[in-house]
Amino acid sequence: MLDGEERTLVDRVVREVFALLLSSEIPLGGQLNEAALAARFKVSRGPIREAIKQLQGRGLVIKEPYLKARVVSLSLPDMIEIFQLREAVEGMSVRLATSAMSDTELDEMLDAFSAARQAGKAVDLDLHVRIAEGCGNDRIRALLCDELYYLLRLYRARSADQPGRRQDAFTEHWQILRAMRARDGELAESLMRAHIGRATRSLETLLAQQAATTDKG
Amino acid sequence: MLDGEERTLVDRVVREVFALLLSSEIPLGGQLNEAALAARFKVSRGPIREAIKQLQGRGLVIKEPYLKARVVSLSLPDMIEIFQLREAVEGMSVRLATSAMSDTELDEMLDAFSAARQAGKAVDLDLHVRIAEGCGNDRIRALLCDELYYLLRLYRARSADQPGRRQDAFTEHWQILRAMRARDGELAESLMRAHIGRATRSLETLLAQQAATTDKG
DNA sequence: ATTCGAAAAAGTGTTGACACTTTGACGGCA
DNA sequence: TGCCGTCAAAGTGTCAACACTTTTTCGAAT
Repeated sequence: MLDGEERTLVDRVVREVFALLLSSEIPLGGQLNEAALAARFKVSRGPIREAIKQLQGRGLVIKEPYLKARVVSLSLPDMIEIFQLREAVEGMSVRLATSAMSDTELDEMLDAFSAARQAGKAVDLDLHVRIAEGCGNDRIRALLCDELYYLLRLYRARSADQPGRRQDAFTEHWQILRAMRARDGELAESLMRAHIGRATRSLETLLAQQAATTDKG
Repeated sequence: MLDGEERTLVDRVVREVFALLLSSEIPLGGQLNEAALAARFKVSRGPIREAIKQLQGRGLVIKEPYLKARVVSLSLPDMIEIFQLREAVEGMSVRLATSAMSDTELDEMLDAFSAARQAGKAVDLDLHVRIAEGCGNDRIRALLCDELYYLLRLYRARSADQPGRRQDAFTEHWQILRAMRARDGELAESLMRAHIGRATRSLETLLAQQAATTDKG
């Protein structure tokens, strides 16, 4: 995510297009016009095309031959699919991390978590990222950090988060960290799955409400 | 995978390059030279580059700026990572499929499985594909069918499969199908995880042996 | 007024040439 | 002989022009 890492135009374009999505300048479900993006970023269409392919690989963009690329819609059903996948993968991620991370790393994570809790800062995604980075399985890390968390950030940028969940989430995260520190991978996995499962059910409730409202209106 | 679906050169190149990998014409860990591939397939470098980006997205190719793209090595540690991910994702896949698939679909799958068993045909990957396609979660389906199973096919094309596992695998698959038919998603998930977990441990044993041999030699 | 079809406009797919980076070979120097 | 800087060769990154597909526009026939 650091600018210094960008050795090529494609990388820059990927970051800038993602910023456009985050800022809602290109809406969810909106279209990506290669020529327009090329003009905007002062590059030719080649890098734009490769950047779109890359975003397509990350699941942020959907595209068919000769048709304009569309930004993923991130509808409630989409998010439920993503959360079901997260439940499975993050469960494994935390199980592996429980074995793979050193005492020092775990303590650092606990400290950072406590500090953030004091400061009242949201720490959710940071924590999940750290666990994924510590799980020792690079495919799982890439899937979570390079794909799913991008989608999550995009979703959160659009939808106000539930108010009541914040305190619960702190407790649930704390329990997960405790299980990791106790080197109980089984427990850590089931706590993580429950944690994400609760969020999934919250989305499903929202979907049911939305469906009911739409039916009436 | 059908030729008729290929409306663009990039799609054709992706298929042909993957065939080169399957046939060992390009070895695992080997390099992909854009110009050479362009000459071979009689296209310019543009489509080649996009195809490589796509293969990169599927995890078959690793690339850094200005360095040649390398085919993934699929070493034993790589495969273990892939199997750990599969264990988590396919567990969820079969759990969801157990709810989502109709009686008719399940029966068809059982019939096809029995027929293959009679004919003594290997059915492993087919079955996993069907389950993924029936799970109703398109992100999970894409992850399994468009990414992980490609890697698996590539791996199997190189390494002779274990002789004793075949009969065991039939039994394990049969149990999974029975659990699905009984609409017991929990059971189906844990059976699938055990099924893949066994394969993972078999890889880990192989790795340990390999390490021991290397140390001596 | 409506519908159908042809032609123009817009947009994506592909190409070959040029620019930049990396790599390896060559020669000078200690 | 061994090390370092320089330069040529190979390869990737980028660009602008051209080809093909899709969409829209517009007019004619019913």
